[in-house]
Amino acid sequence: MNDGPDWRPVKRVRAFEEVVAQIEEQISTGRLRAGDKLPGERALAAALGVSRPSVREAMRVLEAMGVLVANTGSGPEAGAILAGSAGPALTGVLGLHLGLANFAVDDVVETRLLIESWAVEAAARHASEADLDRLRTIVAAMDAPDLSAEQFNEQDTEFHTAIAELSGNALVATFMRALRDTVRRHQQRAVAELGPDTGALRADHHAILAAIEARDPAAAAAAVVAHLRRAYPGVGRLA
Amino acid sequence: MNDGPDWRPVKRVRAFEEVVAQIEEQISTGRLRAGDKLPGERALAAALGVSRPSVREAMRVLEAMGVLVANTGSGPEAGAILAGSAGPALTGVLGLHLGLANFAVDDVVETRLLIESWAVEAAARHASEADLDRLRTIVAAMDAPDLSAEQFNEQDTEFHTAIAELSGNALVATFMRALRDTVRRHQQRAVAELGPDTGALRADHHAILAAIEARDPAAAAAAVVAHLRRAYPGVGRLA
DNA sequence: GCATGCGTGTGGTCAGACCACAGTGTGGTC
DNA sequence: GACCACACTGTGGTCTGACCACACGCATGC
Repeated sequence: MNDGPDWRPVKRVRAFEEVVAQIEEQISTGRLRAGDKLPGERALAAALGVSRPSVREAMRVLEAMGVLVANTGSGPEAGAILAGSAGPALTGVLGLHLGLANFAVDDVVETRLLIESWAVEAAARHASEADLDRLRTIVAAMDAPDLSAEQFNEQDTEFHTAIAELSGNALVATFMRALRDTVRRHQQRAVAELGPDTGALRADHHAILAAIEARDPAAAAAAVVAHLRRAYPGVGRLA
Repeated sequence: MNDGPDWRPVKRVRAFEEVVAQIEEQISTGRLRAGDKLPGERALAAALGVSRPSVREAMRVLEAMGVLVANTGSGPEAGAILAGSAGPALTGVLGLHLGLANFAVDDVVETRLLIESWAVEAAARHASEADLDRLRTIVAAMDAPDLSAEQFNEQDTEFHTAIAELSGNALVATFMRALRDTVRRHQQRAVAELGPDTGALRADHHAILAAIEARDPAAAAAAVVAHLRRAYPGVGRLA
C-alpha cells in the first residue's frame, strides 16, 4: 500500500513570527521577565538578522497580547518593556469574536455567571476581615445619592472584580473582568444605559456582601445568580 | 476647592491603532463579517491615508487576535480574510502570561476544573443520542492498545472538547480548549510525559461517559473532578 | 482538447530616511 | 556657586519606494 511520496506543504515562516517565537522562548525559559526592557528595535533587528519592520510587526503582536508596552523618548521608561496584564488583550479578543458572531452575548453572560458564582463561593470561604472591609467600602460608595451612571458602573466593576480577586485565583479574576467589560461594551453600543433600576442592583450587592460576611457560600452564589439575572434580563439561558 | 487646570496627558494615537479601530468598527457594526475579504494592503493604505507598514502592523494585531488570516498569491483564497477562531489567540495569551508569572499553573488547572465540571453538568442534561455516540466513539478509540502518547493526548483533547461543546456554550468550549492546551504545552516543556497511568485515565473517561448517559449531572461533575485530580496530581488546590 | 508558460496581483521583506518625543548634559547667565 | 536654556542623543513612529516569492488564470502552442 505505497501511495508514493507523501508531500506535506512546507510551512511558510514569516520573519516576524520567528522574532515573536524567539522572544516567547526567552520568556518561557525565564531569561526575560516582567519589568525587563528589550533592546531597541534597531539593535534587535541587527541581532536577529531581519529588518526593522519585521521586528516592529513582532512588537505589535506581543503588544496586542498584553506582553509588552512601547514608550517613546529616552530614559528608563523608554523602549519596549515587558509588562503584564492579560486583561485588555482578552477583552479585545472576546469583543472582536463577539462581533464576528463566533459566540453569542448569552454565552458570555452565562460564562460570567458560572465563573462568578464559583468565585463568590471561594470568597465566602477565604475572605479575611481586610477583604470584607474592601467590599464594604465599595458597597457604601455605591449608595452615594448623586452617582452618575458612569461612576456607578465604575464601582460596580470594582465590586465584582474584588470578589473575583478574593477567590485567590488570578486567572479567574482576569477572566471575570474581561467578560464583564466585553458585555458592557457590547450592550452600551447596542442598547441604552443601565436598563434595570439601580436601587435593586444595589440591594443585590448588599445581599451578596452579607452572604460573604456570613461565610455562607451557597447563599452567596444564590445571591450572585439572582443579581445577574436581574442585571441581564434579556438573557434567557440564565438558569 | 479649585486645584487649577487639571490637564490630562493627551493620548498618543498611533496610525496602526487607528486602522485597527476602524476595522474593529466595521466588524461590530456588521459591515464586515466572517468570510469577508479585506482590500489589499496597498488599497487599504491609500483609502485610510496611511502607509503600507502601518496597515501591515494593524494586520498583525488582528491576526494575533485570531480575527483574520493572510494568504499570499492571487485568487479567491489570497488576501486578508476575516476568519474566526479565538482559540489559538487565547492559548497564546495565556501561555505568555503564564511564563511572565502573571498567574500560576494551579490557577489554570483550577479554572479548567470549574469550567469543565459546569460543562459536564450541562452536557448530562442536554446531550442528544447523537452527542452520546460521538463521545462513545472517542472513548472507544482511546481503548486501542497500540496508541502512542501523542495519539492518546489527541483523543483526550477530543473528548474534553466534545464535552465542552455539548454544554451548548461556544465560549466555554473555546476557553476549555485554550486552558487545556496551555497546561499541556507548559507541562510538556517542564516535566516529562503523561505521568499518570493511562489505564486509570481511560477508566475515568468511561465513568464520565456513563454519568452523562445516565443523565446524572452531579455524578458527571464528580467524575470530572476525580479525573482531573488524578491527571494533575501536583496541583494542591484541587478540592 | 490539453498542457505549458507567462502575466499580474497578492502578501512578505528590505533599506534608508525623516519626525516627534523625552531625558541628559553642557553652556551661559545671574 | 546656583540656576536656567538649549542642543545633543537615542528611543519609537512613520513614510517612501523598491524587490521578492507565490499562486492563480488566461493565452499560447502543441
